Amino acid sequence: MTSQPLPFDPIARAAELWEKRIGPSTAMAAVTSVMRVQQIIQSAVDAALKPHGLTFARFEALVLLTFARTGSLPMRVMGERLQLHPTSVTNIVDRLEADGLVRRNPHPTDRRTTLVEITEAGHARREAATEAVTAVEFGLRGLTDRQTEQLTDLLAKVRRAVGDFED
Amino acid sequence: MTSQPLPFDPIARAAELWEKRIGPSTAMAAVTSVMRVQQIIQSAVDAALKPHGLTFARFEALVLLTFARTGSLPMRVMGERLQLHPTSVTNIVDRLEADGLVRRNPHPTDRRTTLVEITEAGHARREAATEAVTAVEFGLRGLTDRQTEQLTDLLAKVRRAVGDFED
DNA sequence: CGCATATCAGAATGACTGAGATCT
DNA sequence: CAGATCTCAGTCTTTCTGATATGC
Repeated sequence: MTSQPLPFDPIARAAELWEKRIGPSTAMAAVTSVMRVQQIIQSAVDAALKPHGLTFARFEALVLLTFARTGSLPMRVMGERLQLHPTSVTNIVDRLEADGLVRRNPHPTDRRTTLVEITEAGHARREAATEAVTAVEFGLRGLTDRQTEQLTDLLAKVRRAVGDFED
Repeated sequence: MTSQPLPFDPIARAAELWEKRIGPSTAMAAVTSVMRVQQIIQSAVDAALKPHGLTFARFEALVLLTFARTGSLPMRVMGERLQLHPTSVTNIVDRLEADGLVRRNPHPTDRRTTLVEITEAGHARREAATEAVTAVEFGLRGLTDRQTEQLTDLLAKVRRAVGDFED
């Protein structure tokens, strides 16, 4: 990652040129911005989680299980909530299980499905990791609380428009 | 990718639970939203570009070269502008070059640096690809132009705070 | 010599496809 | 038997870490 700060906003500059030579730049600028900020957040969060042996994806899985009433969920449900490919769920759970943070249990009635349960160690790890990402504000800086909420709201509109959920 | 629409906003629900059991959820909700929307955009844009043999990263590289006065830039500069690791630049340029969309030229005075120049085929491909991504609104839907600009502005605050550029 | 530029080899991640086992 | 759930093997991409060659 090259990380010299540029003396100008590269996205704003590209938008100007785009407008001048190609067409309306509104969508292009927003999309590029989302991509870039995702990149910033991803690396900030992953750096904060690395000492805890987690990636953001694995951290999200732990949080999801923490919120489940019984502390366990079917693999399929995890994939739905986290928007992950089934094989990716397998992969993530494999790694968490290897670290002793979750456990695979048989489903009591449907023997096709596997329940994933967070362990005591998983709870502890999740808590320590939470402190770490909170300490770096999840990599999200430069916004007031009000603006952060605005951001979430705007992005929710996109998610809804694209059929992520129906409210 | 599992893609049944959920009957509720999973991020909003997670935020509620987070608030109740862990702490302030503002940053967490925004970060998760950025991650998810990036994913949405990425796959929409990549799908639109696939018939043209481009990924978003390669498309961005072509656009950058289109905007360069002489139609060519040093590898290092491309890395700076696109925020890419030097080896990623090598990789992207390799692929574009294999497709005949760019050409590597020696720098006239500094023999360490390689200039990347967009070819005629590159220009044509960039134009066709631009139409494709424009047709799908870059995967960004559900926002008015005004809201799209708001989004760009909020994200610019983050990028500036994190030292992406100095204005 | 110290630094910059680009490339290469190797490792890790994550995601996808296709196939198969098991079960409803 | 059709469809659901999970896993496995293999492939592809991207990105990062050194290490290296070359030139300033």
